[in-house]
Amino acid sequence: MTTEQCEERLTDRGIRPTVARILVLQKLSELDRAVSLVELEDLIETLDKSTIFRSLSVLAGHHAIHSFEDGSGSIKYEMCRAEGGDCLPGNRHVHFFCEMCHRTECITDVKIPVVQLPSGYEVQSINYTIKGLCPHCRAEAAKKGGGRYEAS
Amino acid sequence: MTTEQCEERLTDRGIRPTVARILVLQKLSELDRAVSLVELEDLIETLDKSTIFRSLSVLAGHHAIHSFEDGSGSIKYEMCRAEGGDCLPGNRHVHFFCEMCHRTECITDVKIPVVQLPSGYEVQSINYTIKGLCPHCRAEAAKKGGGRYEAS
DNA sequence: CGGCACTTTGCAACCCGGTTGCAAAAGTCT
DNA sequence: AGACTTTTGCAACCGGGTTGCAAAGTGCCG
Repeated sequence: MTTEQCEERLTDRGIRPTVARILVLQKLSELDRAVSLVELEDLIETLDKSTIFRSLSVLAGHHAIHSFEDGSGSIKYEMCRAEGGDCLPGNRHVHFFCEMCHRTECITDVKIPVVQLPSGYEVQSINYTIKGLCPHCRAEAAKKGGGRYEAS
Repeated sequence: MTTEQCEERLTDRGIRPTVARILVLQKLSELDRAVSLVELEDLIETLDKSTIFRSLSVLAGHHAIHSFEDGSGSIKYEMCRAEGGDCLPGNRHVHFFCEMCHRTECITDVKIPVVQLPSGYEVQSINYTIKGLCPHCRAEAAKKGGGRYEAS
């Protein structure tokens, strides 16, 4: 996304487009995976961690991005690519966390299957994260000794 | 579970039954929800945090308990109630994290629906966590002002 | 244009759950 | 009991996230 598109997207959602917010959104738009605060920190060297953190909070608060936890212990952020207001649980996709390269991929083709809860619950969001080996790391692991994956 | 049953369970799984491990497993067996390290810490005042932590690691390593992350930012532990070796992804159940009381319930009746990934991925585990309001907190929230849930 | 109010940013310090090094205590083996 | 291994408690550490505060930036009005 161009800087202008990002800016437009922000104003559309009622977010004042500051330098930091545009930069953060733009960086997220370039990535096809979900990243953590610290990852973003070294992806955007011009901004301070706290600034990125606050930008992410604002963006997430206005649903311009999504945040969720994969199993890595840190919060991952990804751009919301939905057009309208269709960021509902059933429309969200599945994530894959690779235990080897520690990257979280968005499996955009696979939507989260929605289960039926006992009555009384109010669902706000669903997190469906699969852990395992991504194709790349799996091939890598198979190459060097058919056994388990060891230290790289 | 009685102390003896816990002890037996440990030896069955090839874990040496120490005081700490028995206590931790027993406490987990009494709970119908998944708890974090810190929660366990004040549930078992006689043990040190690091001891509980190491016990949990051993138990999890031998699949006597499961650990996973709900969206709360901390790792939750729950007893493995399966009898044989059937703790496979498809057999695991869904979890519900209440945004209000911050408790993670095990919805044992609802199994995780398994999706089909593009080829090349190796699945090791699946985390399906629903966030929202549990029946209790939902009723609570409805009572005091039909609107959103505010500070308790 | 200058001044004032509000917002955003960077820095540094903090928080909190989890993790680890180390020495004391407990358990095991003969 | 004596030598050795394991477990435990303490304290310190780690790392991602979060916050207080002052400086820099932005907007608005006269």
